[in-house]
Amino acid sequence: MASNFIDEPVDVDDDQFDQWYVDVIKRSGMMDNSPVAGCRVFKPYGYGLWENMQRRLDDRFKETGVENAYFPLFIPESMLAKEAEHIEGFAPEVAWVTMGGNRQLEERLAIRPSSESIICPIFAEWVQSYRDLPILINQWCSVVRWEERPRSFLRTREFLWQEGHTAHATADEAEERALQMIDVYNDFYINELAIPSVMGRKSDSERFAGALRTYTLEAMMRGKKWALQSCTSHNLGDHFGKSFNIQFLAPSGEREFAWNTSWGLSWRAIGAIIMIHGDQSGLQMPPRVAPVQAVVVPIWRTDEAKTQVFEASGQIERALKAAGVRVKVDRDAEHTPGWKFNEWELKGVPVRIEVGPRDVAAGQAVLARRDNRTKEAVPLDGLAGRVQALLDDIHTALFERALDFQRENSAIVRTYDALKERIAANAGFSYIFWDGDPATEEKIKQETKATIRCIPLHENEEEGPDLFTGKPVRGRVLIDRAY
RNA sequence: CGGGGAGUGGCGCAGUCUGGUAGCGCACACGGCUGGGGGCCGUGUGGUCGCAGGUUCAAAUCCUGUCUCCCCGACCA
Repeated sequence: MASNFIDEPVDVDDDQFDQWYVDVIKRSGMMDNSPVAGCRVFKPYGYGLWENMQRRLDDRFKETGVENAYFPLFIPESMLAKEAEHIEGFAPEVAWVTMGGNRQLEERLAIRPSSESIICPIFAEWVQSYRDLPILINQWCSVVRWEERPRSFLRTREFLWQEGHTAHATADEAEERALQMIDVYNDFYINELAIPSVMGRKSDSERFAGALRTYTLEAMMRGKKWALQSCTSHNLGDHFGKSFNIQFLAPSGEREFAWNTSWGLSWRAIGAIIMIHGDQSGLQMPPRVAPVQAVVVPIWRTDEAKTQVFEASGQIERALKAAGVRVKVDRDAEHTPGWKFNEWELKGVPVRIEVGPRDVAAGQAVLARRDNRTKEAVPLDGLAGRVQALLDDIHTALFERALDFQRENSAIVRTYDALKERIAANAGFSYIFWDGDPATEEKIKQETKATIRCIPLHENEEEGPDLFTGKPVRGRVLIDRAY
C-alpha cells in the first residue's frame, strides 16, 4: 500500500471539507476511482470494514426472523412499471439492458435500482394462505442508479447495500415491521458505528417512490453540518400487494392483498463514518467494526533488538487474537516508526501498540489511543484485557463526540428569516413548527436548498406556531441541507 | 445540460505566454548510515507530453478538430 501522503496533514476545516473527504478516502486505501464514470473500486481496507458491518447487521436481521435470499439483477420493464409512483420516481435514473448478445431484446431489462418490482411478483407466487405469511427476506447485493453527480460512498452509480422485503397479512403488522427495522438500524448505528442520528418519518414529498410511509435516520456530518440519510425503512402499504397481485386467503375465507415493507442500508453508512468520526489526521474507525482494531508497531535498531521486539510482538499478537481482537503486526522494515504511526492514524486504527527494546526490558508495551492521542505503558500480562477496555472506551468517546456535535449544532427556529440565515451559514439542524403544507415545504426547498429531513418520531410533542401561518401545530420537523 | 479547470514517467506537478527535442518532488531498485512521530546520503530505472490533423528546418509549446476527467450549478433514496 504505497502512499504519497507526506506533505501535510489532511485538513478538515469547513471550506475544505469536501476535498478532505475525497483525499482521506483515497489516501486511506478505502476506495479508488475506476475507468467507469460514477463507479468506484472498493479496495480491501474499505471492503474489510463493510464485511464487519454486514456481519453485525445481518446478525440483527436474523434475530428478528429474517432470512437471506437472492433475486435477479434484471427487472423486465413491464414489471418495473406496474407500480405507478415507483416507476415515476425511478425512471430518470434507471440503466437499461437492450441487447442480449447480438440480438435486440423483445423487452428491455432494467438493472435494478431497487428490487420491490421483481421481488413482489415472486412473493405473489409464494403466497396462497395467511399461513404463508409473513415472508421476511433480505438480500445483500448492488443496485444501479444513474446519478448525475457521483460522490464516493454517498452517491455512486453502482452501490452495495442490503434490501429487506417483507409481506404481511395485516396493515398493522407491516407498520410494526417498518418501525422495528428502523429501530434495528438505529441500534446498529449507535452500538456498532458510534453514530447518533435523528429518527423520523419522511414528508410526503420525500417519501420513497410507491411507499405509504418512509422512516429514516438523519445523521449530521462534520464540515458543513449537512444531513445524511443513513438508512431507510418503508411501509409500502398494500400498493405493491395490489400492483403485483400478492393475494391470500384470510382466516375469514376472504381473499385479501398482502401488506409489504422494504428497508435498506448501503455503503453510504461508510460515508457517514468518515464524515462524522474523521479528523485532521484522517479516518477514525469505530472500534467494533474496524478492519484492524489494534496495530502493533515494533521498534528496533540492532538485529538483536529486532529479534526481541518481534518475539514480544508475536506474543502480543497471539494474546490479542485469542481474546478476539483484530490485530495486525506491522513488521515492515522499510518504514520508520514515525511513518507507520502516521499511516495507521490515517487509516483510523483505534489502538496502536508500540513495542521497543525499552518495553521488552520492562515487560510492557505502550498503548496509544487514536481518538485522544494519549499513551500509557501496560504490562504484557493483561494487555489484551486493557486493549478491549480501550476499544470500548473509544467507542463511547466517539459516540459522545458525535452526539455533542449534533446537539451543539441544532436549534429550534421560530422565524423564516432565522431559518434562511442558519441554512446559508451551514449552521446545522434546524427544527421548525410546520403544519404539513407541501407548498411551504417547496418554498423552503426552492429558496434555501434545504429540505425537510424528517418529522422526528420521539420526544416531539411540544406545541408551537407554524413558521408561516402561525397556526398552532404539534411537533417539529427537522430541516437541513443534505448530501 | 450550463459555467469553470485540467490532461506531461506509477502518483503529484513545473515547463506552453516568448517553438530548439523534457524537468522536479514522491514512489521504485541498489549500497550505506539510521530507527520511540512521515530520517539522510549516494548511485540508478522509468516518459517523448490525451487523441487526430495542420503550420514549421524544428511542436509539450502555435492553429483546427476531437475525447476524457475533475470542480461548481441544475437534477437526484
